[in-house]
Amino acid sequence: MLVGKEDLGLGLSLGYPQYHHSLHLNPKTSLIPSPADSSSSTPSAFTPFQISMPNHVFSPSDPNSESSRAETRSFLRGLIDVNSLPCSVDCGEDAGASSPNSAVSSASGKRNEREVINGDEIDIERVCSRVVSDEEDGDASRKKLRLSKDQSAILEESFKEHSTLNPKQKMALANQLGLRPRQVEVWFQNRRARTKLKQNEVECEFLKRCCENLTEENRRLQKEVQELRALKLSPPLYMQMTPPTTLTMCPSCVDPKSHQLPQNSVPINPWPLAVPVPHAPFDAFRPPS
DNA sequence: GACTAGGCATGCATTACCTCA
DNA sequence: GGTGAGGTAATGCATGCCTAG
Repeated sequence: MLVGKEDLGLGLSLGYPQYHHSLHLNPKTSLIPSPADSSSSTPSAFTPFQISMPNHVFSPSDPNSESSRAETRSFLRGLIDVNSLPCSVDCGEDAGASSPNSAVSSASGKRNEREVINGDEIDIERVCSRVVSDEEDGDASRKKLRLSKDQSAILEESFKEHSTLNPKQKMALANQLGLRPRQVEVWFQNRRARTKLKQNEVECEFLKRCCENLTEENRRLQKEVQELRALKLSPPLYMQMTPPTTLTMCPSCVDPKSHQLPQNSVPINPWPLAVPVPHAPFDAFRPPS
């Protein structure tokens, strides 16, 4: 009954390469396909697992009594899977084909009105969901149900194929998992939200690293500017010295006959005319990579 | 063709429940 | 046993798209 961490749906996007294979920081990038995309996924490509539906029937003696609620609660907890449809009603594709989500996708007023209009399949859905909600008829408390390991795994598999479901897929999946379509829908919604959250975390981490790198780069450049300014304000020692214009030779080296400098001797200026400046001056200060 | 209302799917924020440390 | 944190199913609302009138 307990669901391990590994199957809680947060293997998440990290487990799905298609969702994080590239980290483009494009705000328009979305993991969530558009409704058009989801509708384009054909049910034929959807190959859900086949799971035998539990066939539990539970009818509390007095749905409104407190003892009955406790009875219901214990019954539900006693089930192998409390989320399995306790009724044997066929909630198959046909049941929701004409109005896939009218009864199950929302509890809003409009759609509830439609439930009444639509007749049979709506009643089926109501019957299915009432077993769970019997205990909460009196108070508005909602029962939180835990999906079984198998259910989570199958939903994950399905999510890998497509992160959104069209009505048929939803119904089929719900039918095979023994869940209400609304539950499947909610699971996918929450799953998409978790994926997005995880993706945001990854992107946030990436941006954080970018920011750190830029900060470091900025610090380095500022330091470089300071060094260059210091260099400009205090020229090197050799710039302050007067370079010798003639070479003073020792008397012994001077040809006493000619009293001339050697033919090819030139006045020696030990200071080059210009200090070679690299094309990219800042490169000289860059630390070796 | 433009407009409007209804239906539907989806996203998002939030709540409520459950489990575990 | 009580409690807070974290995970997650469920809810409510807003929005956009589509269709019929």
